[in-house]
Amino acid sequence: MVKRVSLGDAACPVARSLDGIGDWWSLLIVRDAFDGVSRFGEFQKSLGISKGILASRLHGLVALGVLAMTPAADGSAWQDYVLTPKGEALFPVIVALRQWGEAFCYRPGEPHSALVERSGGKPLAPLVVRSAGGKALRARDTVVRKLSC
Amino acid sequence: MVKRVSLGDAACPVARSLDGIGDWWSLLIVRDAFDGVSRFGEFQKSLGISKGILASRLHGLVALGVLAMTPAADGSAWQDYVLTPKGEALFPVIVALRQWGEAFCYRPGEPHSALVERSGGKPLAPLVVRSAGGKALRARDTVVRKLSC
DNA sequence: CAGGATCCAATACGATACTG
DNA sequence: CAGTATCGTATTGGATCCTG
Repeated sequence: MVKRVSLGDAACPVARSLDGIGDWWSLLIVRDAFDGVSRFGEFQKSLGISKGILASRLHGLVALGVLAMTPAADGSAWQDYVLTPKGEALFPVIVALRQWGEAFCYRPGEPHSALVERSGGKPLAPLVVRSAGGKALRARDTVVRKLSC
Repeated sequence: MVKRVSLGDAACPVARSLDGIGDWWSLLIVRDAFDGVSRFGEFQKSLGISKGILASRLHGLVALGVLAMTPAADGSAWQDYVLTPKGEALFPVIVALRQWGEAFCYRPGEPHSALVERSGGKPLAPLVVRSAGGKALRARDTVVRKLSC
């Protein structure tokens, strides 16, 4: 689905990630999945997406290994879509997008949902990029090393 | 640019982020900007993108406040596109996507570029979502609290 | 080289209708 | 409800041409 220029064989991991989940809907579906959504209709209602596109994205994410289809927990004849370990590993991506949105995409005082600790309801700490030794790093403290192995 | 359903007024910060930078190219442009790319032609060569789309995306990112246009450093009549503080704040997003791509989008042993510490060249630590108190959190340890303020 | 304008193919997406 | 199929439209994105 979607081919553009095919970043799927790129040597840059950012490009390869985006090639799989960089479309308009996939990360929102994953966000909902983290939020406990698992049924076709729930995704559709939550996202306001058309059924055709939703089915296409859901199947794409399953093919990618981000979601898995399991027999519905309620015994109905259909599927639950649940995060695989590969999908769960997208948690920092979602949190990073959320924190950036909170910080830069709302006017001061404008209400928005917040991700908080389940026990206690306290907000999370801002994500920090760190060196192997644990030191906080700014972008300029890093470099891309081409084609490592 | 692009309207779909307009997530721009959504109450979820993830949706709002994606509404601005969730298209196929914007995050790759930002990645290149972190990598030091600032000229129109450099972006074009690096991304293999058509000029029309590149111009449209560049202007979109400028309008969003992620990039800024400055008089070219080499004295030519054109612009450099450089990250603003809002753009620099996307660093954790890029790093999260990169680490996910490294972990899940390459076969073992397949070469790819790597982001390393500038001084010393050591790889970064994996991003970890933490509570306000510094405790590492898994996705299931968190909940979305609707419409906080 | 930096960019805009135009043309065209592919498709993403929504709406609707249909099936079990 | 969970999808699939079809259709119409808007948009994406590449290629080409044009300008300073």
